[in-house]
Amino acid sequence: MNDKVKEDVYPSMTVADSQNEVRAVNTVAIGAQLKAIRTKNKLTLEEASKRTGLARSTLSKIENEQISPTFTVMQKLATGLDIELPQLFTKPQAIQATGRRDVTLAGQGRSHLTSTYEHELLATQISNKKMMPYKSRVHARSFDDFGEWVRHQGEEYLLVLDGEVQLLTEFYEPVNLAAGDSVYYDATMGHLVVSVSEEDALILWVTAK
Amino acid sequence: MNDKVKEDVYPSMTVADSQNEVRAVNTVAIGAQLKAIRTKNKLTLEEASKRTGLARSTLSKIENEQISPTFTVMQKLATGLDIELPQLFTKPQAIQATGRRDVTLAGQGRSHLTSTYEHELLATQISNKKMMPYKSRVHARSFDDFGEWVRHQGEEYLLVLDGEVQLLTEFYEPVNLAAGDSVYYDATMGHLVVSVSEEDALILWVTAK
DNA sequence: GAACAAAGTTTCCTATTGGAAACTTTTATG
DNA sequence: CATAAAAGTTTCCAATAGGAAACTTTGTTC
Repeated sequence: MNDKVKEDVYPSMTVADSQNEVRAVNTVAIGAQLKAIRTKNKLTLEEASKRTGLARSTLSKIENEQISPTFTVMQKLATGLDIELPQLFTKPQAIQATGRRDVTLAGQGRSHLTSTYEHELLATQISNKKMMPYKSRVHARSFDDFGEWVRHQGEEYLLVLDGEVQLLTEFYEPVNLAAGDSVYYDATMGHLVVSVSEEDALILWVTAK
Repeated sequence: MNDKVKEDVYPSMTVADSQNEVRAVNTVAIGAQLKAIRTKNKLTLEEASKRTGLARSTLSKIENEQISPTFTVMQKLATGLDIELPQLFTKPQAIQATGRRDVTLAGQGRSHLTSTYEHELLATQISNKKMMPYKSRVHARSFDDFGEWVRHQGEEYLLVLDGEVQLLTEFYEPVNLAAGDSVYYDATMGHLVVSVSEEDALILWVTAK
């Protein structure tokens, strides 16, 4: 399982931090990678040659690890094959949630309480994931319930599921959001959400570092 | 690969693809980058040479853009200087949605239609974002409406907003999800969502590469 | 299963990289 | 500001990358 400790600070901060660990780029044989990309796109060496401006023989040799391409050549490969350069030596996707699936039925998430929010953490069975989704019931009614801005690494997506909230941010005017409305923002910018409806509002939050 | 063709085929692929552009790694002169890294670490060419196992002269020439290093050399640079390889040709990786915020009111997203889904793309004003949120009305009723698995880079979070759907995945038993239920999964694993309620179901999808 | 075409590999050669050492520039020190 | 040491650059050459064309393998058609 994932985070045990910092759970108590700012929930969303916890959330973001729990993802800190990963993201190392383990480089991999460039030849196999290139061949995989080319064949996946159903290109012959000849066609790849045309697109990249490199000789057929050169491509063959790279694919068979007979030579180590120069950076210049790698750039030609990337632009010619319309891929990002790191794709040439990066595993298709470092193991994050590989082949995994985690269902969270309504109300079955792991709950986490603070004075301002009541969080229901979702998909907690999968660690190392890129996104951290959770539903929150918003108790807070004003900035003062927090005392200061909430701020943390990453980006956040927020969808109002029920009720109406107001999103306060450091650089923008407050904005009211009703059920169905959503907002995407940089979480390093001070932000908080308060409820402005009769009952506490319910929102979905997804954070990514 | 650049075939714009599949636009109509796999909706989520389309969506994922639309992030490809955004995530663009604009490569940058490798020499200046290397020099910046070396000097920032207060290393002389001699010291850098020791660490990387490359000749002083080679380093000098790379820094001055007199030669284009081979991939092998780039790997030695990365391991020797204890950096990630892409750092050699990638700008410091600025924060993506820095200080930005994008509100999407209910029903105001950019729509995108396919035979199986009706997508409403959200937060389209912010480019370069880590997550791609969209609401989808699910028309599909069976696997055959797709013909084959949907598969793409990244991870996906799915929350059922209305109705009931069935999530079919390559490695798991199908699972039924009603409003409020959600699931997180590796999108490289074949997956699709079909509606099992009277009317088309409405879901929220958030993808991260 | 010939005969041919298409895709992929290897050879051969030229151009360029990478290392050792000579050379130049910068910095430190009296 | 002369001198020495350290840092950086350039030269020279051997090793290797990259391109053109020959060659081999795989696939297609009759």
